[in-house]
Amino acid sequence: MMTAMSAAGADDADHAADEAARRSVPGAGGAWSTQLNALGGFIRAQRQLAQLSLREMAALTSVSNAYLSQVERGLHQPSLKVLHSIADALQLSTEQLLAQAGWVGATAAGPAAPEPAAGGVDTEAAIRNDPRLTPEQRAALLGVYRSFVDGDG
Amino acid sequence: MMTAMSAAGADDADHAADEAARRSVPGAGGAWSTQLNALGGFIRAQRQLAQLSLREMAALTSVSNAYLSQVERGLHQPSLKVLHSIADALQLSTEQLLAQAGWVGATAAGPAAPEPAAGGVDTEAAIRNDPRLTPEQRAALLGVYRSFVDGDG
DNA sequence: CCGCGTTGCTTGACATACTTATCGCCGGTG
DNA sequence: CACCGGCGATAAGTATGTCAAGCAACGCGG
Repeated sequence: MMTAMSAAGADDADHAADEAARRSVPGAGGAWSTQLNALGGFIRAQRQLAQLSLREMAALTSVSNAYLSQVERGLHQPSLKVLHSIADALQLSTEQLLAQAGWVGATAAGPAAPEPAAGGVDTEAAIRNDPRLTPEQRAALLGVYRSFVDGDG
Repeated sequence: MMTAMSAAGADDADHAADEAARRSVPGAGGAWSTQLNALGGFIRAQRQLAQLSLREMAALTSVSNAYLSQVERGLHQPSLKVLHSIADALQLSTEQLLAQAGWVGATAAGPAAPEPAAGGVDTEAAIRNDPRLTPEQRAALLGVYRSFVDGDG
């Protein structure tokens, strides 16, 4: 039930828009989760744009209509699961939702010192010889790998 | 409970690798233990890369070391708040973490086609062929490795 | 007027994210 | 040796996300 099939009722969206306008969020004055309100508003707008009711979207996302309602009004911060389901149901990319929420757009880093070399046979050896890994990265990756094989035997 | 061998060394890393994962999600099941392991492994690798202890990172992220430990071992799914804090502390972009967790990149609307990373196939092949790794571990390790060579250039 | 079906929203119970306190282990110092 | 301080991992407790059920308002047909 993740795949969007749309074509729900094709009633009239004017109603939905109207209702939303009337109920609009109290917003003004509350300086606390602006981001949540933005996210919720965005989701609500997109949902109405897709002409979905809360219950329809609930069915599509496997999330209860009740919780969707709360999320749309900025009363709760949805988890990644839910966020992803919503994005899927609305045929948006998760990144769009996250950007709306203001949660993406941070730093980036990455020093590199690649060097030409040739491969190996064992995984450990391959990691050690990998030219694209910095010494630190090698150590880290090796640590993860060894943690795996250590538990395995 | 499980094979408790502890791990204390400052520059030694081991542990993880657990297949006992029971997730009772009502409505729809999930196969995300793999993604959680990948995310956790990635975070741990990055933390070790930055030469941070769990407690140091806890101070940096305002998240308890205990919870960080569990996240790194794939026992819990961190919320956006926490994820963002971690990304910030490790000087990564939140997108990288999300991509690592597999939560972005496969939407119904977009063309889901991540590059197959043409080029140094040596290490990747070695990981894929390693008989000592379980499929889940393979996926996690591959994720970490690719995050290194891909996001860092 | 009535019921019937729809909409969005609120409440109370449960599962999960997260914290504070503690454990076992190791390295250094007296 | 005992003691201290750091490390990662665990146990029990608190906060928060999430669900199932029920409510008030609107529109439609009798």
